[in-house]
Amino acid sequence: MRMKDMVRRTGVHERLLRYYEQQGLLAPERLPSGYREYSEADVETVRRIRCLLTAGLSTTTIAQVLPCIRADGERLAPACPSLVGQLQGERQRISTEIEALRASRAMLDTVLAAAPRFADTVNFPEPLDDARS
DNA sequence: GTTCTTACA
DNA sequence: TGTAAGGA
Repeated sequence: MRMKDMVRRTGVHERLLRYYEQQGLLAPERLPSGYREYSEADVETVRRIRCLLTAGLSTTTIAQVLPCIRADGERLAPACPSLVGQLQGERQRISTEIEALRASRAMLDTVLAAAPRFADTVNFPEPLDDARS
């Protein structure tokens, strides 16, 4: 499929798809015209990329990981032991972040429980059109 | 009409 | 990131 369909399938902007490719995360075929030709596997790859980026992994790390799970997506290819250590580190970092998020949620829960129905009694100003970031 | 690269602010 | 130029 070409760029337009790939954007539709993944929900990822055209420019970002090119960026992923630039970072070595994607390698779509090229038509004689120079147009990119994406495969179904590429759609899945983008899904993984988004997942890992959200989790805070760098594009360089992801570029190392992707080729190792490209086969069935279930396990690490008989590749690099250095990668295992790296990924265990990432996993640990994610666990720490999860705990921080839990604490944040708990804090908000506490505050919200102590201030019921505030939104019903307080008039918040309408956001200005040019005040959005 | 679609997509390509490059590039500037 | 938004946008534009200039090709294919």
